[in-house]
Amino acid sequence: MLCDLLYIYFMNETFVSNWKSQVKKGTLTFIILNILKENEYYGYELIEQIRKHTEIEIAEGTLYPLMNRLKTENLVDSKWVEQETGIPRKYYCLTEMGTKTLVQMNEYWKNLENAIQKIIK
Amino acid sequence: MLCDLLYIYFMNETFVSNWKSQVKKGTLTFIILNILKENEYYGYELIEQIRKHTEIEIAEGTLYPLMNRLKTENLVDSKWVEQETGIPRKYYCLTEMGTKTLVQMNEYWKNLENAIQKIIK
DNA sequence: CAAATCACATAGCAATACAATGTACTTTGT
DNA sequence: ACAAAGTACATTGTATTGCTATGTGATTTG
Repeated sequence: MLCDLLYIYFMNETFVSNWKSQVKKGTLTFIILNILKENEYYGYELIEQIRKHTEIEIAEGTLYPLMNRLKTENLVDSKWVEQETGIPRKYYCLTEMGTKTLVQMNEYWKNLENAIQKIIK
Repeated sequence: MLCDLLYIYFMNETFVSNWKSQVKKGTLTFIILNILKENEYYGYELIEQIRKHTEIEIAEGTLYPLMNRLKTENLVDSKWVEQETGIPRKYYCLTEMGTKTLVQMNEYWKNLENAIQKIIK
């Protein structure tokens, strides 16, 4: 009896936490491009910004490869900036293509949001 | 010049369409559970329901494996229903655990939605 | 002076949407 | 009457991507 409850609880926990990770998968790129729309940020700072804005925790092992992908895709550009003290920081900014892509993403997101809201209602 | 434009256009197209697929990745389970909350549906019908509600196209090769996963996870149950004519249909319904999971998903979704709306604003 | 934080990076794993392909029955168009 | 399209299920293999684990090295804090 207790066993059943624990089973259901843990199955549920792992499923939900896995689902959260899956939802991130799509939205993360979208969130990052939106944040970069306003300002240039370096990697570590981006993680903090996202935590502050969305309460979503992103692992560094997630962000750095993602930023490299975005650079390969020509959606962001990056430049090293030397610091007076400490390790130089790599700042990212949106490219023209990144901006255009973001517009399309925003449209799709609005549609999705509306659709889901209708279903949940 | 034209070459550049075409390059950017297609890069952008494939990136965006790929991104859409990534966004689906998380939301699809969520959408399906929400739809099953109201009614029992069979697979093919679910695809139509989703298309009607969200204008999102789902491939059959996406849906059927997904439903099997959801059944393995004990979020949905299924039963075969014979038809007077044609192939029997497999109807899906939410389990108790599916309902509970859906509640948690709804909460997470609301948070995410709010967070993104703040960022986009 | 050790621990925590800052700041970058990579390799391997797991999850999942899709394309392609297959089966089999029914309806529709000509 | 028969081909085409639609209904309804299913599987295999691929690509993408977030995460864990791990590593480097500098700086700040207790």
